[in-house]
Amino acid sequence: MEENKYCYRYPHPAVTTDCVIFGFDGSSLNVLLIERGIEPYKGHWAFPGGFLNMDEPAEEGARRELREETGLTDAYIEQFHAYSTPDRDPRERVITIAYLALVRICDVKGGDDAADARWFPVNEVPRLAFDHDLILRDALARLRERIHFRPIGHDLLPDKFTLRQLQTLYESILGIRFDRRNFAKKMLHLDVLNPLDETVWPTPKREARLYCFNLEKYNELKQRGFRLEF
Amino acid sequence: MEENKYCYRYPHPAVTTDCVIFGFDGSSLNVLLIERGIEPYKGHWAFPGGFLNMDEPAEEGARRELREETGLTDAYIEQFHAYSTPDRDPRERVITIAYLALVRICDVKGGDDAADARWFPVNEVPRLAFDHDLILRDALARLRERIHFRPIGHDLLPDKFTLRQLQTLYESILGIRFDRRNFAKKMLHLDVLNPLDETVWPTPKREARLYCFNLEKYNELKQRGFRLEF
DNA sequence: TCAAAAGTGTTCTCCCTACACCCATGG
DNA sequence: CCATGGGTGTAGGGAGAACACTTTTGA
Repeated sequence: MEENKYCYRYPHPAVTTDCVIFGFDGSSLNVLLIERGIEPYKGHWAFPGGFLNMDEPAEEGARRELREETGLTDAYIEQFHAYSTPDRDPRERVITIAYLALVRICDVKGGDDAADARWFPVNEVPRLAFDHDLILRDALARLRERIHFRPIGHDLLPDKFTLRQLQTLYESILGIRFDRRNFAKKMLHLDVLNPLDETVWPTPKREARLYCFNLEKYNELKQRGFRLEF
Repeated sequence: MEENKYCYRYPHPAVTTDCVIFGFDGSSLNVLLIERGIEPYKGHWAFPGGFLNMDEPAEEGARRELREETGLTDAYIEQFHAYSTPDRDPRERVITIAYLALVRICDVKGGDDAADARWFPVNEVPRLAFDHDLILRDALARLRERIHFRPIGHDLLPDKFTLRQLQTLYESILGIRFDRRNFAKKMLHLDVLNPLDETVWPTPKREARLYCFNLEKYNELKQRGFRLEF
C-alpha cells in the first residue's frame, strides 16, 4: 500500500471547503450541522465540508458538499472567508474556504451520509468542532450584510408565502423586530412581490394573502443590488 | 540537494496570499503593482504576493507582503476572496487568499525588492498577470461595499486634509460625483471630523480649511459600523 | 474683470417612523 | 364577547437632493 506519494519541494497545507447551509423553518433561521463520527472532535457538530479535489474550484467543492448533504444542486452559494490559523485542525495544517448556502428546508432530502445531519436554529447551536463557532458568526455577519444589498427571500421561502413569513425571515436573520405595517410598505415598494389571489390560514384566526416573487425584477435587483434600510 | 521532501497521502495545492494595496494620490485611487521578473508572466504587472509559510496565518502572510513592498506594518488590511480555479497558475495548483490594504502613499518607502514596484491609477491599470484582473475587480467591489459601512478616509488621507480631498477620495472610489455642499453636510453630520484652525492652498485660487479625524469617534464608527447613503 | 475654487443655507420632497382602527375568526 | 392576527392609512420629522450667491485670488 502506497503512502505519502504526493511530494513537493515546499510544505503545502491541505485545503477544504466548508458549507454553512442556512434554511428557514417558518419561525427561525436554521443551520444544517453534521455530527462527526470520527476523531478529532468525534461526537461534536460541525458544518459539512471536505477536502478539495485537485481539479475542482472551491465553489464546486462547496456545491459537492451541499449536494451530498441536501441533494440540492442549484442553491444560492457564496464564499465568505478563508480560515487559516495554523493549528485549527490538530491533524495537519488545513486551510478552509468557507461558503454559505441558502436553501429551502422542504427541498432538502436526507443526503448520502446525512443520517447524522440535523437542522439547528441559529440561536440554539451547540459548541461546534474546530473553529466552526467562529465560522458561524462570520457566516451570519455576511448574511446580515447581504440582506441590505440584495433580496434573499426567494432562496429560503416557499414559492408562495405571506408577508408575515417574509417579515419573520428578515427578523430572524437580523435579530430585530419590525413594525408589521412599515415592513409591508417597504417590501411592496421594492416592487418585487406579486400579490396572488390565493390565501392561506397561517393561524386559525384569519386567512392571509399569499405573495410570490416577481422573479424578473427579483433577479434584476439581485444583479444590480440595491440599498435596503432597517 | 534534497528535492520534493514534503510528502502527503493526498495531493495538496500551494497556498499564496496576494495583497491589493490601495493608495490615494489626491486625485485618484491607485494600486501598487510589481513587475514580474520571472516566468510565468515575466514582464507583466501583478499584485505583491507569495507563498504562505506553514506556521503563518494568511493575514500574517499578507502583512508580510505589505511590509516587504511598502515598509508598513500597521495598515488596514482585509481579506476579501480566495481564488481557486485549478489552472490559474501554470506551474502548479495554487490557491490564493487575497487581501486588500489601504495605505497612505506618502508613507510608502520603496521596499526590499520594490525597484520594480509602481503605483497605477485604478483606471489605468494594464493587463495583469494570472487572474489578477479579476482580483482587482473584486477588490474594488469590496472596497466600494465597505465604504457604505465604515469610515475609510483615515487610512488613505494625510492626517490633515480638506473637505474637497475627502470628497475626491470618495468620488474616486465610487466612481461618481457628489454635490460639494451636500457631501460636506453629510460628512460633518457624521461627527467624526474636527475642523482645524489651519488652512492650506490646495489651488492657487483660494485657501481651504483643514480637517482631521476625531479618531475616538472614527474608531467607534469603524467598530460599530454605520450606514452611509449615496 | 474674469475664471476658479471655497464657504455657506434654504426649500422641497420623499421616505421612514410611530401609531390606531377595523375586520374576521375560533374559542 | 374577547383574544388573536390580518389588513389598511395618516401625521410628523428628518435626511437627502437640488440649487445660488458671495468671497478671494491669480491671471
